[in-house]
Amino acid sequence: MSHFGRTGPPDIRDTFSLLVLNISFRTTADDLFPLFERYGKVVDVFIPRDRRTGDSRGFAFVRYKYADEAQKAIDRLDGKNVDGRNIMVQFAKYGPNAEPIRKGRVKEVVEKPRDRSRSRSPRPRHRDREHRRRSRSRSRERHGRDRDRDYRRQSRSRSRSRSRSPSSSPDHKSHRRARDDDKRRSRSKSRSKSRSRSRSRSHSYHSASPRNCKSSPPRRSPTPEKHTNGKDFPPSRSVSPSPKHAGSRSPGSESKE
DNA sequence: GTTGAGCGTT
Repeated sequence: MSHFGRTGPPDIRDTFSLLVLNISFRTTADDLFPLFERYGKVVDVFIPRDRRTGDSRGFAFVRYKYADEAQKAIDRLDGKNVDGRNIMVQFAKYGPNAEPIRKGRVKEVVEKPRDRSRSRSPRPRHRDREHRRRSRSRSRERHGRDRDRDYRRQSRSRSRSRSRSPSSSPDHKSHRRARDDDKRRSRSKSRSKSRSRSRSRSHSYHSASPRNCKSSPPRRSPTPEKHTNGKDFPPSRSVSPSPKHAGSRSPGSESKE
């Protein structure tokens, strides 16, 4: 998503991407846009955010239309204190598709093999990224799950998640599955109490300014009264058919999700 | 409510 449209980047053909680092986690694109807009034509402002929580990762991408303006913005806004933190503005090194950027300018989307004889240098770039990512997830691990790291890595890697079904012995797998199923069933009972809360995280984009929303209370849509009669919930027996009648439903498949 | 090296989206 970009700052302007919902359909990804508008036009990265002739734009110069700037990487804004060390921004506050509360800083949104709306906060950065006016700052960078003052020094040139800002095509797009994008802040990568976590897919699970939706929080900002602490850096943003600002795309300028011209390189000189981008350079000016770097010279002006680099080291500037924004939202309590001094941001670091520099030319983006990689493009949206993990492709290199030449002279800060977004490389053309079209990719042609060009010269096959010249093998592209297989730079172990992903290794660096993984290392960096792991290093960062350590701090988040304190109040997060390790699944976050795995999820991130899977999301990053193009085709990495393949070994999902361990080719183990059938009997062994079955044995493990049975145990797992048993555990899961027993857990499902206790889990029924704590229902998954629906987090309504509004998009902090152009449509809404976070500062204005600070005063406005988050209107939470309460559970609509399902009981049309206003009475208590009648036992599901009246609605659900008698299990004795169950001819189509297998009696053995009681436990299902 | 927290965190802090880094390179990106329906």
